Amino acid sequence: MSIRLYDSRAHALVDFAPRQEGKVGMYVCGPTVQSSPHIGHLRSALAYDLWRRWFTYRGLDVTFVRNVTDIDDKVLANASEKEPWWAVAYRVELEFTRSYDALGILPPTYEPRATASIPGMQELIAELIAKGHAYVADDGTGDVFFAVATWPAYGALTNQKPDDLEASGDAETRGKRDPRDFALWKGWKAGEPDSAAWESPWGRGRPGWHIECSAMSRRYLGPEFDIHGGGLDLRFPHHENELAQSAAAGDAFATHWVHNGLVVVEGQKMSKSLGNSIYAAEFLAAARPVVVRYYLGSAHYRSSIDYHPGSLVEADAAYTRIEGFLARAAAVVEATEDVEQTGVLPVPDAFATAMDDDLGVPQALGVLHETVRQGNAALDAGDVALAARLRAEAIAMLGVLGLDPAEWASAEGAASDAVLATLVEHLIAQRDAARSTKDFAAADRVRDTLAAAGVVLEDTPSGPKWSI
RNA sequence: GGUGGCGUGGCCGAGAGGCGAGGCAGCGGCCUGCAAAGCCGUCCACACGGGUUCGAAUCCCGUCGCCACCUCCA
Repeated sequence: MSIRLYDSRAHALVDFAPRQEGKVGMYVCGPTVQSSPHIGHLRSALAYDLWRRWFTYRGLDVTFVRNVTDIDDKVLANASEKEPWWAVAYRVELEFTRSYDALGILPPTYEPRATASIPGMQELIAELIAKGHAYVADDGTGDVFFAVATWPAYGALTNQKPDDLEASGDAETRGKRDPRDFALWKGWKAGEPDSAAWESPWGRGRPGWHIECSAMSRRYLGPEFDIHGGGLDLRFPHHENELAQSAAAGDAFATHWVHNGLVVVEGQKMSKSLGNSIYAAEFLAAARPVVVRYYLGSAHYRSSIDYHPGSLVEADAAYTRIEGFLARAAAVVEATEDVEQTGVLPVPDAFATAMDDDLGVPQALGVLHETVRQGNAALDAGDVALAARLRAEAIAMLGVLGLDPAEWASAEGAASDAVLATLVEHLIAQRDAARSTKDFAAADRVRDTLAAAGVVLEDTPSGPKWSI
């Protein structure tokens, strides 16, 4: 076995050698549960799901950790009198979980919430202060900062020279000794809810974002582990800061760093200010979840995906072609008793080679489509034995990618009702929000999306009702 | 200003010095009562200008364009 991966710290493809024979520990930055998941979140989670499945296929025992950042400025900002911050966090976390489930993304081995790991964060901060790499601000706020100047390796991950960094114009720099310093602990401020503050040696407060991941990875994977993953946008400052903290505290931290590309919409980054975010619920309603998985997984994990109207239609056509072959083959093969009913086959060598090479899903899909083409030709030629073999190979490849139609058929039957209800209700809530601000164009788009998916929406005196 | 990346056929999207992925769409044919599905064929591209080489989409230099990150971001 020789899996290669692109290590974004080394800026090179490297041979992956597990630290411990037969085992791999992966830590992936999960979402800040401040608002609904969009397709970028899904793509990111899917990229690591595919890595994990491939490692597992190659016989490695994967410990997969993906955290939930459930305390953060943004979570607090989205709280209201009716819905406290912790309720926002739980609600959004559930939305994420359902979206992940709907896409067939396997649950992590551990999924720690930041709020449940605060003692570990405090421990780490105390170590950093003891070693002279962190300090309590002397402005009385109770903030604790990491002292970038004390860590010469700062910038190692993203190849940045400290002097080149843009000066921060942030008002929050007041207690910092150096504008590049970043918060490890944020002292409680007037107006913040008591429930969002924890006792600490530096006064009541809450953790900074970066320290959360350092503490959670240490707790669940130890001071050294194989792979740290996350979105490309997290490389700086988040991952740079994580690395600096953990290394300064004495942890060897991640051997390899992996970053997934972002999803852009018609050439533009998704952002709230542009109003072009495509939410997971909307996306999952626009096509079968397995097709969404096919679409988001079909590009190489490091490339950006440029979504445009029609993307899902193309993906649906491609996936339907695969399903068509499997259905035709099943009808012929299962009716023929003298053909060996193949069990689980290994994937073809060309497929495995592609996957070993930095998770080359696009080439691997090429192998799959070629198998389908040959399989269809075998069926046309009446070569049942060949068709049976190719069908089994196709199923093996689909299984590794989490795209086996048979698995989705049963899963869809069992889980789709609950998932559907969640998604539709999410969309209805969005529409209600749009209507309340008299943005009827947006509201109508939601209704049209639902209609296109076969969901009829009716506004009644007691609120919107939906049916299929 | 700094750091990283990208420009491939109508569209999406791989590859990475010679053997020209794959999907979608189009066109022609086979099959079919007609379709659909499927098969066969077709359309065979690598931003631009130089250079290295027997040979470059792939390496080097330059130019143009696009994107991400530089303390909110998957």
